Amino acid sequence: MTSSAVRVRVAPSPTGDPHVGTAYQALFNLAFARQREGKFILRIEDTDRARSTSESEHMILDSLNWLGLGWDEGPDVGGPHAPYRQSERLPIYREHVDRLLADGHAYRCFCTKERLDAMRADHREKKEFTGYDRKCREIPVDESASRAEAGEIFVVRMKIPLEGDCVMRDVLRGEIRKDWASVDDQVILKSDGFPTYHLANVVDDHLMEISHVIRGEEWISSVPKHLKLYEYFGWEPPVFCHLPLLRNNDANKSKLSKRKNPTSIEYYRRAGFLPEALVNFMGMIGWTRAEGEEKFTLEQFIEHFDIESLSLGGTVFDVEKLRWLNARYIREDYDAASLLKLLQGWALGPEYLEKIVPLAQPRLETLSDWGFLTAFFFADCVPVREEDLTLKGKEPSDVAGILQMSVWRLEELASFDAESIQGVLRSLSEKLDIKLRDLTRPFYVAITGSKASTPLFDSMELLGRDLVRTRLRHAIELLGGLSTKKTKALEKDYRALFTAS
RNA sequence: GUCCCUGUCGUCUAGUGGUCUAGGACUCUGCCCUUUCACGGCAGCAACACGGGUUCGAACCCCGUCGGGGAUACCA
Repeated sequence: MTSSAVRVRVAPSPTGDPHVGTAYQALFNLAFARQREGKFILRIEDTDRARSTSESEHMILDSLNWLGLGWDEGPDVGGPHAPYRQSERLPIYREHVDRLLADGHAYRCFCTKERLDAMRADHREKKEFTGYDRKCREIPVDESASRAEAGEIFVVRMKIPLEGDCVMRDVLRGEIRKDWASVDDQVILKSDGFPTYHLANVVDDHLMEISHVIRGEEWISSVPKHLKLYEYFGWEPPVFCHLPLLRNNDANKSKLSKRKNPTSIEYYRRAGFLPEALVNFMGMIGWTRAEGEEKFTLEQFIEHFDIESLSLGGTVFDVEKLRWLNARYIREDYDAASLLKLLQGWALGPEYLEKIVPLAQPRLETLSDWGFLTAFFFADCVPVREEDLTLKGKEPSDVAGILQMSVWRLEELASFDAESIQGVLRSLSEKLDIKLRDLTRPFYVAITGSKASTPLFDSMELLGRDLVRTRLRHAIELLGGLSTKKTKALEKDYRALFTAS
């Protein structure tokens, strides 16, 4: 393999729903690779043991495939640099950390969390750089080794130069300069023996012969650390290109978050968006065709776009415009027969209907009751009347608070099944001392749009986490919403109620 | 707080010193088409963050201010 071969990757971490930001980065990496006859690689960065799940990994692969953003090498298809899942590469990282340790480029740190917290608080108060004070950097090598030998818990940190400038280059921004004094002695190996992102990422990018690192802008400030690691290992660093972050459509355009917007690719799928429209929409961000036509295929995008001409301003993920584009695809690219097939593949096929039928059957006086009874299974948001969103003895703002707590609680569920959902509402009813039957009423209304409907927990499971979240949030807004202040107070109550258990 | 990135209509963008009294698209408004709605057609509202330079000339180059974002974790 020649060193000029283009190899790029998208490296999601499987810690939640498949995020549209991942798809956005996958799209640009894929297009770049195709333009230069290179390879596009999918690597799973599951070094966060507490948060990574295989369900999440599964959903990410599935979602990207649904969008048509397939990869040449990855955990499912293999490749010359397997394994493509970081949790299966632990010995590799260990070996590289040992090398840095041996070369004096890294050191063991025995500081406790308490000490680090106190130190940061102190530095912050003095308005100084809040990085690690490098106390353990001075520990003699043999003492460090023997303490580790004796079983003392430690992490490994990389040494960052104490002075001078780091000069880095970004394809879109040109030269960026950063003072080494503003860079922390980054932890590269955690006390559980897992590497952090920084180490694993650099080692894998090198071993997998990645030529261009195209990733989100949130990584710019870590580039100096990465550059230093390449230098310590004696490796040639890749070309860096940081894509602007997707933003919320709120007043200050904060980074796209699921608290304010649906961010899960699964949501868009369930809400009836077409993969080609979503891909087109993401491509439209930062790039327009010369002729001004905004509708284009992935192939056209690959053929014409130029990564260097990307616009750098934060980009709002404007669902309104996505809807318009999606409508054009439905109108222009399908005839009645193919649209019917599309609908069947979406939610009107036996797979989904088979699950709904048993829930509906006991509530059907005539077959024609089906339409209104089950309509909410096929909708994005449902029409809700505020006066129905009531809970005995509670003010609307209290109801909003309860719904919000449930959103948080449901968010934490590893598996979104009826039994777990019931568990959430049951514990909520116990802790708040509200009868479950009363508590569920506003949930019925928010989720199904009606006080009388199919069983709540099963219905929520079938709808899935994304649609449920969207509808609960919609109901909260209808009840007047929650101010930042109220949310804070609520978070406190929430922690008091649930962390003890 | 500290460091880094960024700044054209509400939003996505075109624009790389004169062709800009700034173009397109979404949204919104009005009109036309139409059995309703939608689609389609036409029209309209609406932006170069601000202040200094450089230049004959600046949305475009430089400096400062302000705004926004990100990082600041044994998360990625």
